[in-house]
Amino acid sequence: MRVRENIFHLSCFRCNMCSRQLVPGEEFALLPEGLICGTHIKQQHHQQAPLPNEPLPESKPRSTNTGSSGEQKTTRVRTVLNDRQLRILRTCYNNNPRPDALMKEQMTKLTGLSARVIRVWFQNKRCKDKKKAIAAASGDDVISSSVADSPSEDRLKSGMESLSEKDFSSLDCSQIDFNNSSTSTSPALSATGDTYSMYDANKDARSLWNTGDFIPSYPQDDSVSGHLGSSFEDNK
Amino acid sequence: MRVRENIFHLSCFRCNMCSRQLVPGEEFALLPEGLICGTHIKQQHHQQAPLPNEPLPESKPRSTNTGSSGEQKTTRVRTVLNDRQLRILRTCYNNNPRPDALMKEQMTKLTGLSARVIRVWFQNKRCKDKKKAIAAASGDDVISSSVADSPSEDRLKSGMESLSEKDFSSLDCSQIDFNNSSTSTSPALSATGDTYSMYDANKDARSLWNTGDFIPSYPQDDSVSGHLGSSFEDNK
DNA sequence: AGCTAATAAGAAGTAATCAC
DNA sequence: GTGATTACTTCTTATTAGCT
Repeated sequence: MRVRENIFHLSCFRCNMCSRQLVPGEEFALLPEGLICGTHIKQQHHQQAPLPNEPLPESKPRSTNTGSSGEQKTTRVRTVLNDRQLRILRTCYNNNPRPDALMKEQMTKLTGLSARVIRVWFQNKRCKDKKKAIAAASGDDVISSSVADSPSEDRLKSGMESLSEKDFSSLDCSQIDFNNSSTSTSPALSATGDTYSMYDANKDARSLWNTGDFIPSYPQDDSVSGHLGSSFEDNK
Repeated sequence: MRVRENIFHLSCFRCNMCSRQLVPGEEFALLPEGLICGTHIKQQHHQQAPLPNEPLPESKPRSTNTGSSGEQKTTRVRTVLNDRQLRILRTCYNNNPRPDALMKEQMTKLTGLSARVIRVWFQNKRCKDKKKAIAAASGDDVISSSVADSPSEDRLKSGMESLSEKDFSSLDCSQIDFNNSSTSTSPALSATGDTYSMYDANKDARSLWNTGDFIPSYPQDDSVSGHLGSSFEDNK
């Protein structure tokens, strides 16, 4: 795991407070003293500087905390998508830029990303493509033809109704290259061991989840346990 | 069953107090401790100290609610239909906008939706179509005849899936024509079934949910039981 | 600095409900 | 059942902010 210029063994990538191993998508901070996980960030803050926030279970965003001293740090968690996840998303997008909920759910399992991340990615991607298409159309005619089919016509493309890595690899998308080349017929979506987090109503403390492993190679048998996970974030 | 981003097995979708299984359209709340049905919501409230936030009591002065006083919970459960379900419904509708009970029952099985959802969908669809026809008639004559379809329908054009299409074909809907008609017996992880979403009264409350397994089912039979809802998107 | 993930505001579409 | 309304989901678009 790399954090800026620092590189950690996966097994060393742990919270300094609780020794829990940190997983991708999770919130953490890198301090001079070491890493700390999301749940301990606030404590840390309290010790170092009284944080004025924490009061609003309201979750209703900023705006309101005007005069008060501390701008709550609203640290935005930015998910970093790895190559495999990106490849999956792109392939699905090419197939159907507007997947329905069922599709998204499957992508969730396949990528280990949260529904939220999936949705946002598709939104951004659509928007980006549209902009690109428009720019291309106005600026250049030659290109436009090839790009033109994206914004509106995409919707007509058929979507994959089910995803599994096996099925996925069967798509005629040359981009896809799962290095495991699973020839097994195993249904890849077991989703056992998913652990989801929850929030309790009383605090806006970010809860963390274990996202399972970050192993670059993905399991080729159906024991996907631990493969799940997601970066998921508190609501508003 | 989906509750915001939480997904439940149908069999797990029960009141925490009385263990009664909840059904779509029913009032309930999702608290950190779990689900509770409408009849226990109030008790819960009384016991449970004033919730820190409880912003929505005023949300809907629904007035005459079911017998009891309270209400304010008005959590409306909105089913999110997936592409396949929509396609089935539309096809049947095109064939016969006023299906009889028998027909509806078949659709129930086929889509995994409840009879109520089917009925409501047809009602809304008829109404919508009528409005559209009127609008079209007054505005433009030429287009009116061939239009009939909403623009949003593009979204439905997704293809490939294979859940009991054979059952579907057993319906005497001559018009049915799945343009994909993928005859492949590929495992479709279809997980159709009812998909419900809803709001919990306490917006911040999020509960834990087990998603349990999502074992890809091979939809050969019409046994929809055990299939879980899809549609899941996260909160905003 | 560029790319892009995340947030948010507003609009559109529609499932569910209400009133009849 | 119809028609009107409400409530919820998802979309588009613009903006903010985190990594490399």
